[in-house]
Amino acid sequence: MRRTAPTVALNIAGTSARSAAPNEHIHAEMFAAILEQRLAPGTKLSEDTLGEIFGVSRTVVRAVLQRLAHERIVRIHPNRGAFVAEPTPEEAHEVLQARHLIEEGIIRLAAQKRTASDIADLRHMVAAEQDSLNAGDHQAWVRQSGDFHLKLATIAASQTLYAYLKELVSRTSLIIVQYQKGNLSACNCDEHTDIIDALAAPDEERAVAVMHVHLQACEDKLSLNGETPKSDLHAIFSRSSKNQEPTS
Amino acid sequence: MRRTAPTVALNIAGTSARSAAPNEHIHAEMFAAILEQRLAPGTKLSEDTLGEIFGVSRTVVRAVLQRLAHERIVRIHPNRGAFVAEPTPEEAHEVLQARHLIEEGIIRLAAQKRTASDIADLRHMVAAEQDSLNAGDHQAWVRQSGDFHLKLATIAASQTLYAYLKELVSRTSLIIVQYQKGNLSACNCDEHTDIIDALAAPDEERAVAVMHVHLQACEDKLSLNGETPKSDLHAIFSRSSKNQEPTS
DNA sequence: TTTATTTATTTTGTATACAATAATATAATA
DNA sequence: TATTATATTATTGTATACAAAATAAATAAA
Repeated sequence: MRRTAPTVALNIAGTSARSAAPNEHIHAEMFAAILEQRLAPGTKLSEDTLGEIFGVSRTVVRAVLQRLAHERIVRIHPNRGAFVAEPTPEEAHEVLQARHLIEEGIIRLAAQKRTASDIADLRHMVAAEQDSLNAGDHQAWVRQSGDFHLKLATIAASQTLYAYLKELVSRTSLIIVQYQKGNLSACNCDEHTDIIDALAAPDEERAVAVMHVHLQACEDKLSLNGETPKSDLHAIFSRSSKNQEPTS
Repeated sequence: MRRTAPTVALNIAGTSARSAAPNEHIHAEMFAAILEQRLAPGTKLSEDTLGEIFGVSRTVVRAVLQRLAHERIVRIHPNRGAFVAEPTPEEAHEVLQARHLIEEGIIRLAAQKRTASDIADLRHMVAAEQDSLNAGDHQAWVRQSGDFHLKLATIAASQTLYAYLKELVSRTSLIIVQYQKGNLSACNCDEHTDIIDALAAPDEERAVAVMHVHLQACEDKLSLNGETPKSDLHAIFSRSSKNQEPTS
């Protein structure tokens, strides 16, 4: 295993929709690959390699990488290339802090604007989450858990807040990969149900309180204190293991 | 005046810092040009023309335009090009709503973390604002007014919230261009002073309240109700005036 | 064996060339 | 004259080519 880069499968979606918007497709594919942990934090994203994988030139790969960099899940070092982001503990704290703020606003709006069918949708989503959890499909569950929070932003009816939350949810996924304690799953379906119940009432203040508890519970399941529990080994052996970003 | 595009001066910063990071420089230049209203909303941003102006190829211009699009002050229509964004009244409302939310969080953090020198810095900034206002330098004042809000984000010490607020402040500038009522200046130095006084106490709740009043005052000076007061003329005469985006 | 220096290779940054799409102008028809 | 159809021009989208930088390898010195 010499040459690194994403030898990891990237699920090139068959023969479908190629002529439409190639960069859109490639972005979605890489986005999913990073969030589903098929591309680990620190992995180098070579333009040439990605171009070969997706059958396009470096031009379009570069554009996608720059977009992912703006979304903060990829980091570009000038003249050195793009890498899957490795959020620091400080950054992790900031992201959770921002989520507390933005999701409080979102849930207040959602409590005011939610319809009966919104509540039904949310309950269906939690049921699906529970199914994935029971089936042991961790990948699906992570995605669905994020989608639950984004659904609240949709109900709140602000594209601006939706965009910010989407970014924060993505970054949270990356943070969980790096900092989760042992096998503690980072979210909890019961808390999602509590949120729905509060929205259904509607009890805005309780919804806000439950959301804060929920986010705090997520943060408590991370070990942001001392060293990074997972990357430490990688950092120590960075000489021999080459898909780590070089020590700057 | 037939061929449009930015014949408007773009202040190509002399001979300085060229070799360093050309795209960074070009981004800053275009960013400033849009926010200082030298490039009006709806103006088409031709890749070729910008490349000639800045002495680079379309490659680097495209990257800058994509970045500006992600920052929401430029809009890219596939196969048709990039245009200075024209925020809708709904978008304007969303941006102000998001600012209420994010700046409440920022000012709470700032009230907790501010030092004596932060307060001094803020007072200097407001004095400079007042100077620009007295001197009738509207451009400088708009920039300084935005910088005041961003300074609060710096004091709050969250890069994440800073980035979001920077985007929101930029978009607000664009919104003010499109929707300001007559000659009402959109911000007020006195309110900035009130905010500093509350921070200096520190009285977190009062700071929050004053911030909300301040942002509401900004929104009240816009006419987001009926039609867009300024672009209407442009829209009506879009046939003859060519730097408007075509009616889709 | 380890370290420093030089050379070679790989990879990114940018410019250019060509293809595809949209906008414009011209011609034809009602 | 107004409107539709066609041809032309201009502009974006993508691939490729070359230059600059960084990494890796190889050689030389301590």
